[in-house]
Amino acid sequence: MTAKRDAKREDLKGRLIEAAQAHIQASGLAGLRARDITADAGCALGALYTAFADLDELILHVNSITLARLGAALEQEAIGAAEPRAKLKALAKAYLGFARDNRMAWKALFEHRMAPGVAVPEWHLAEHAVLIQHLVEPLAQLLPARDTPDLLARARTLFSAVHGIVAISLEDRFIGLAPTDLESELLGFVDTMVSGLETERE
Amino acid sequence: MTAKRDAKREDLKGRLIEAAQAHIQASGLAGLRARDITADAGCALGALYTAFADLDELILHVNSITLARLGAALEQEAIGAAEPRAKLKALAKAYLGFARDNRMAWKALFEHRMAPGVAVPEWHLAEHAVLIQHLVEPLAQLLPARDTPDLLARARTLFSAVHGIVAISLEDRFIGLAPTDLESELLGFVDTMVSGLETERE
DNA sequence: GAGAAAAATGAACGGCGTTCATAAATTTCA
DNA sequence: TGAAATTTATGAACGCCGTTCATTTTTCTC
Repeated sequence: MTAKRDAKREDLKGRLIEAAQAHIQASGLAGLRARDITADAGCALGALYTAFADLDELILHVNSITLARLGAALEQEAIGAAEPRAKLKALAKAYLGFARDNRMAWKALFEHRMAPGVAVPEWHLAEHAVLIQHLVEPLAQLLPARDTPDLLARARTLFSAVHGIVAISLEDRFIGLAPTDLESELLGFVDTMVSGLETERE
Repeated sequence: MTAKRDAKREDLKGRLIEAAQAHIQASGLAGLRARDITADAGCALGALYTAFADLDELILHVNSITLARLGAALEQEAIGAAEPRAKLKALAKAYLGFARDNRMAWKALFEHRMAPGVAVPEWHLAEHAVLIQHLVEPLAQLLPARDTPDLLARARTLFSAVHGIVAISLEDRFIGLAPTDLESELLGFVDTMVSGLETERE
């Protein structure tokens, strides 16, 4: 009977993930410290390395949870509107809303880098699929002639474009621009994009 | 006569920037080490801090040079085609080409973060303008009714979208997608976008 | 060319992720 | 149940990092 051992290990993992999540939300990936996390989780510094291989693996688990929450937020919109244009706009708006409301956790999804030479594990890469899966169906409606691989490529491209707009606006790297409203700019972009896709259908 | 002193200082700065640039090209921002840079530049560790306030300031100078090179590459395309559609596609292609050919230096432009609480100096923020300035003129042709602030916002949005597509594709964060050709996908995106903008003109 | 001013040097500092000898807790089995 | 065996937790210690600073070396002034 090793139940007690397993329960304690799972409990420790959970506390570490929660503490790491709190620290990322508060001060971002760059401010994450193994000593802070273990102090908040109520364990010794070395205990982190009995639960996870290193800090990167712990961050991957935090990012998994963030992706799951983001996936749930997008799912809400995907079951709403039936029109492709309305659905794509709702998804873009939900993506922006999530990025705004969970800024640091959302940034961690894209800022985190593994140690040089080690690849992101496939189980985690696969979780990123939630970001594009809801785009395929409305795109298929807009472009009925395309096959699935083509639609997947379009979906990734559209996601990347929306992500780029949100990411660059939220970290204001450019100056001298009108303080335009990001949401209306983003929805305008999706509108333009859908109009362009409609001209391709013919 | 302080000419010799000034000349040596400028020479030191130049060697440090060059060494930092070489290290970024070879192993990226994450692998940058003050000890490596100073060894390559042929000076003592402490000398770096007589030339620059800290590593961040040195990185900013490397990024300035990268932005100037990128600006020159885009300039080439901007003076080419007269048609807005052709010009925007040429600019997108040039941006992708630069990112591919100077992967690490290009990534450093967007991955670098200042220390918490310190802002990117305005002189460096202003240099990012080269990324969007060439987009305004073709957009103005496509949307003659819009005023300048509106066009600047559109230009930033379009750049962000193109950047997002290039960035996410070059760091392959998604799996299970068709190994589509990035360049044709990007040019297809610009085509769709221009078609959408043309429908807005009326 | 001697004294003043500035700059280069690299050992030392504090902080980081990670490791490891040791201590504590848990499981095994008579 | 209790003592030996095994697993887990501990935090001081390690190696590496950016940065500083007392000291040496170079440059400037007159």
